[in-house]
Amino acid sequence: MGPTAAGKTALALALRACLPVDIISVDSSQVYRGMDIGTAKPSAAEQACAPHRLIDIRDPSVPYSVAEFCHDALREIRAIHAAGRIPLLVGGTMFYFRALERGLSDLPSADPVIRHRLTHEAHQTGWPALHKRLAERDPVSAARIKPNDAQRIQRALEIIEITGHPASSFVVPRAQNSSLRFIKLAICPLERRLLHGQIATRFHNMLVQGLLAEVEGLHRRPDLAPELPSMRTVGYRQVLAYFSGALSYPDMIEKGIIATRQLAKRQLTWLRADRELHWLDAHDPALVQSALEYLTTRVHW
RNA sequence: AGGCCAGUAGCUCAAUUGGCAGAGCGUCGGUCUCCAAAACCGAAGGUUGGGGGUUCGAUUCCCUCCUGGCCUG
Repeated sequence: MGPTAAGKTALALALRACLPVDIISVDSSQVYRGMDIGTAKPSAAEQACAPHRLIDIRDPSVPYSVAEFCHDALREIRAIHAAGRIPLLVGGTMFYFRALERGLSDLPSADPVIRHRLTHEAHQTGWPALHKRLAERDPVSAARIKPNDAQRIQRALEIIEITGHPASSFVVPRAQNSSLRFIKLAICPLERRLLHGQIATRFHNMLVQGLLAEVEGLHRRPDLAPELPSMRTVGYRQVLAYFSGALSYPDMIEKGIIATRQLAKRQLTWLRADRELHWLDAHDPALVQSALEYLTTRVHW
């Protein structure tokens, strides 16, 4: 685990080269096909010598979800175990890691029709009004969710409509995947300004590698609405805004880098909250050795 | 060289007739149960360019210096 641009891929490739591990990507953006440069996907050459599972499994027009990830990841984990190897989960989507480790309640999946209707309603009344409605039907959730938190109000109301029961009535399964044991490693530079530097450098590199052409191809597709999760991805969103004239070229670069920094900060918030993970300094000259040492003393190979 | 305009939070800018210096963005911290690279919540941050004067009180009025921009020679 680690924030964006911390060096996860390089470390994973190094570990894969000397341990009997197979890589599963834990990344909500790299699942989309055709979104390569902007998601910092491992190159074709890298994937050739170190295959990544759960990359390129979705068309950008079809949203992916945490529940699907849990299902897919569990399936890949079993397959890797069956082959006598050990899964190495690599990525920066901490919500996915958390869901995989702690399990999800058995809730209904998203319903586009209901969501569309609620969104339409919110346009007229505002989300606080829907929050009031939620407070009547599911006071427990309403107390937890802020009046402006559109996504969660929408989700809570959606669950009530589909199941007839409030979301708060569903119990979280404790250690649903208790047969699995997670050895958690986090990689990050010691100082925030170093990470910020890496983020800026990488964004400029993405432009050199052809990010604009990549996004232009997506921009041309009429079926890729800007509201889609894939199109709201960091970097893509800003380049799309540049194509539509909302941002100048320099502003697009600045906003893209800023959005990436903010993403990294949120990822670090998840990581700091996890007391069980082992931290690695991204700039430690003995980084790979250090990771190997930690893993070899804790995993039965 | 002279004239005019500007200088307020890291950035872009507000602040009635002189009356407790604010906002957006950024930064920092946090929340997270099927959109999570999403969405949301909170906090810090100022000798108002420097110095002097008038006043009970100056971002606001006066003097001076500095910096930037424009105009004239």
